Amino acid sequence: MNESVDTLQSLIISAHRLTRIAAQHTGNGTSPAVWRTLSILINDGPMRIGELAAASRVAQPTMTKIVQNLAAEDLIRRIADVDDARAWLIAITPKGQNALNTWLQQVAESAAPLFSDLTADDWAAMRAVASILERHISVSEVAA
Amino acid sequence: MNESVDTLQSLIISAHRLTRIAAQHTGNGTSPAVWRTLSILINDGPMRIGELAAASRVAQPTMTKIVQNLAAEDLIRRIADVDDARAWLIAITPKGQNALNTWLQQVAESAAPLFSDLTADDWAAMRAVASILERHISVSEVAA
DNA sequence: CCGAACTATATAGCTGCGCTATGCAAAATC
DNA sequence: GATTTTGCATAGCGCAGCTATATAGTTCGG
Repeated sequence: MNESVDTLQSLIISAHRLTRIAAQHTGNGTSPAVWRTLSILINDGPMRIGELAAASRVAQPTMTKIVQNLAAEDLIRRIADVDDARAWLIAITPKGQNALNTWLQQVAESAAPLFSDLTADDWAAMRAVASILERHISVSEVAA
Repeated sequence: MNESVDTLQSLIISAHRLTRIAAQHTGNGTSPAVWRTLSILINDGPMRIGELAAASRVAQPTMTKIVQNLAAEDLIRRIADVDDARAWLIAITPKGQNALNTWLQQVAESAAPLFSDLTADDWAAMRAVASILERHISVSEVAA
């Protein structure tokens, strides 16, 4: 079972290197926390700041600040929560969806040359693993 | 080929979420740049600060600072370069190897419960992908 | 060999992330 | 309806990582 440990380690380190390669290649230094947050909003729909902080795995005040910055750029919008006057629902805007897509596109394009020699089987394995990870790290799973 | 783009995006986002889960779970907030650096030193042996900065994909002054911090904790040591008095070779110490291993172990252990239901086939796919990524994002590959 | 250009690292100073501690206002509880 | 609890905001700190620049060693033309 130690192979699992090595595998996870390797996956994580490689992914972080990919991120840095893309960040340098595109000159886009947007923080991972920002696009993690946008991606959560797309996948799981509008939610409160507190939920968003837990889902994106940052402290609540950190998420407050992220949301403020995103709102200033119209990438998200705040919707009053009719049930609780203290709370807001945070929703991604079309502009926000574009911003995330553009960023992800840049990452993938920066990485693409490194993977030009992958076979169809390789890509199939990559897709399978991406799917496994998504299922097991989704917001609902991790809530436990 | 757009599937490749989606796949890479998904892998990267999942990996970053795993990292945050581990950081919160263990309370170990060590910067990704630090263990990326240590992992490069283990895989590729001693190298200069400039090379290390390029390999870890940070600016040179950033690496200077990282190396200073790591040296203060005896996780790396500086070796004078006999060929060039301006340069140093940076080598990881046994203590540094332990530190990296401990950190990676914590990450994997934090993640393990999420993956307890994976089949042997799933793990085989994970290993295959980890291997693919390592081969394509190694320091020598990326030098281009 | 001597000075100019180049190179390897270090320093200075900035911006912004993410944290803890705390404040404040709305719910919930009794 | 006063107390406790909850959800978010603010304050303020520490540090990562950046650009610009300084410093010291190397290389190369003459």
